[in-house]
Amino acid sequence: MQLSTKSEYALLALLELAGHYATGEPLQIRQIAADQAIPDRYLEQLLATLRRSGLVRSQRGAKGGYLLAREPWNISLLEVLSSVEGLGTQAPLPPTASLSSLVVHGVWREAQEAADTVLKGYTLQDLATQREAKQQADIMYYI
Amino acid sequence: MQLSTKSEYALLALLELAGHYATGEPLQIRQIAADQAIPDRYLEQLLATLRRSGLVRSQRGAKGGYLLAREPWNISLLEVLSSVEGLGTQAPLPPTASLSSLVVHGVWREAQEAADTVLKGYTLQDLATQREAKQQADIMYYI
DNA sequence: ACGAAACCCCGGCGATAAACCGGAGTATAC
DNA sequence: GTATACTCCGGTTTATCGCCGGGGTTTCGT
Repeated sequence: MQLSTKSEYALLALLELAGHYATGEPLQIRQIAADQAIPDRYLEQLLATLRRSGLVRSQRGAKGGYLLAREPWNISLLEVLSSVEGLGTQAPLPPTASLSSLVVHGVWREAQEAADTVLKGYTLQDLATQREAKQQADIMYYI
Repeated sequence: MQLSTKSEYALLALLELAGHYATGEPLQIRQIAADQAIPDRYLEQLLATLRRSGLVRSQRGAKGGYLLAREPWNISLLEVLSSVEGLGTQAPLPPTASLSSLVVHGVWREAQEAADTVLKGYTLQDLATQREAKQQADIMYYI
């Protein structure tokens, strides 16, 4: 149960877009990739997934790039991870499942929902704010 | 973020052992595998892992098999999953990580801990009790 | 109109892990 | 002392992750 680099990349990219949201200008894949040290051809795939999920919009052609589809405070981390990890396929677990299986899955579901609740409580805006706060702290203690 | 069959098998096997705990007699791999519909050669590996983690004891030779190493109410689900998924390797994330990365990992950690808290709160005994309750309910509504 | 800039789609590749199977040992009960 | 059952080691298959390259298409700027 580890944060996949896939998810991390997606979050970092969206965080970058969130920081740029006020300008209304699109950000290019290359730029995001360079800033966050993400392989650009891989990031392209991730952004395509996020676009299909309706989290970002793309603008084609010269001067194009990517934009958040909604305000940063209206995009929860749960949405991002669900999109990129493909949680659309919630296996409905067959009715042939044993009693034990049902109990085990029930508990797992509960744990999952606890994690989801935390992730649902954070938005991209929150992350951007946290990052800024951390940076201030770093400057304070700078030697 | 799905329950791996690996983890499910481990939990099912231990649940079976928990149900048999009162007798003090060991259960054989074959029997557990048959009861819970688990490939026996695969279950063998999982039980070996659980033994190395100190969750079960094995008794070799004829009339041998596996036993819980502790009482069912003293084994939390978190312990089981940690053992089988190998969470000993918590990547300490390099100090070269960007500010954004740190923030992202922090939130992820928080979500993870929420899930862990739930799993820590359940013991094998609890699952066995739940299963029994479900069975009673099934009998009630039996047509 | 044209060309450069950017996204878009598709397929493949290497590495890793999951899930599983087989064989040859080795300890223990009877 | 032999059958029983665990134990160790390794191999196979399948799938996913992380990543890259080749071509195509849309759009802006001039």
